[in-house]
Amino acid sequence: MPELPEVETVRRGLERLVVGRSVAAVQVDHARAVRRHEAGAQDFAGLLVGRTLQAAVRRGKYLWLPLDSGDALVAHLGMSGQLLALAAEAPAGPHLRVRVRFADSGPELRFVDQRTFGGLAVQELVRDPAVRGETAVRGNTAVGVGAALVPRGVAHIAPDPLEPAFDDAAFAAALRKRRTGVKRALLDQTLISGIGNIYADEALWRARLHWARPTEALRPIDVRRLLQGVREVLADAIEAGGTSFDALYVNVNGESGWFDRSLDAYGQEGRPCRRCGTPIRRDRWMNRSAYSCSKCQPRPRSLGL
DNA sequence: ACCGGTCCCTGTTAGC
DNA sequence: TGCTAACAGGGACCGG
Repeated sequence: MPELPEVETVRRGLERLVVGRSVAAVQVDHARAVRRHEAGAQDFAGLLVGRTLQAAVRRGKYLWLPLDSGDALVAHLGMSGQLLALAAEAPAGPHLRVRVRFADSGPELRFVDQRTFGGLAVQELVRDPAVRGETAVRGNTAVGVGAALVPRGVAHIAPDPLEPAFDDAAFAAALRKRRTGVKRALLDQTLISGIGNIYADEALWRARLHWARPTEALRPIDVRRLLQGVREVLADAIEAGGTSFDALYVNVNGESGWFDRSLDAYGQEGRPCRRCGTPIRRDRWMNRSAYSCSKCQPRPRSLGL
């Protein structure tokens, strides 16, 4: 399931394979794939044809390609979305949603999405609310984050923890104001972006924090360990090329990542904890699962669990 | 304003 | 064997 590391892997692929090229034609095969483009599929295509893709930028799980028009082609992969650079002659699978053909003879860009939670849109670039003043000019070299501009539909999420725009102290303060569990906070993209269920469990395991720990009771050292765990697991996964659970996720070339072999908590129910040997437990949580080590990540006593 | 819960999707798997 | 139900989950949205 694409979270920040997988999206970053895709971004790097797009940077290499489609940036600098001019769009010749766009074909939308499934209207739901462009539902976030409110003016419809025809308008979506019209804003792309003739434009040149200028860069590949990421914040959290959002990815965008700024155009020479002041807009950007924005992508969210949802659960099962893929962006594939393939030869035009490559066979179209059953879940092909959008095709972007280029003016040159290189590969076309395909958006493929089985479960259709993902989608594409063309959106205006606006000033990044997370970057202000003179710092707005900087930040162009950071991993994944291109500039002081973000697409309109991405402006509402917080910076991700690998960006220079991410403010650790502000995050700690915001966290303590919340009245919820730490895992729910990690999944809140308006607080910290890029983390999904997999890396939330992995980061909590690394920080030795139980998923239900109340955010208001986290000590500064807990937050420091949490952010360290988050950053380390994201960096490790990017280095590994992204996690893959099944055939659903592949990177821009169609190759699967392999970070799933390195998971310490997520999906590891019953397996011994790599630190202490205690079997990893699975709890039902928010209609999904939370994996943790019951010894390394003790339940908060205050909840009576 | 914040919080928890629901719904959108479809392919795979578990269970009867 | 063949059906149904559960499950995976990001984010928009809604009601309290």
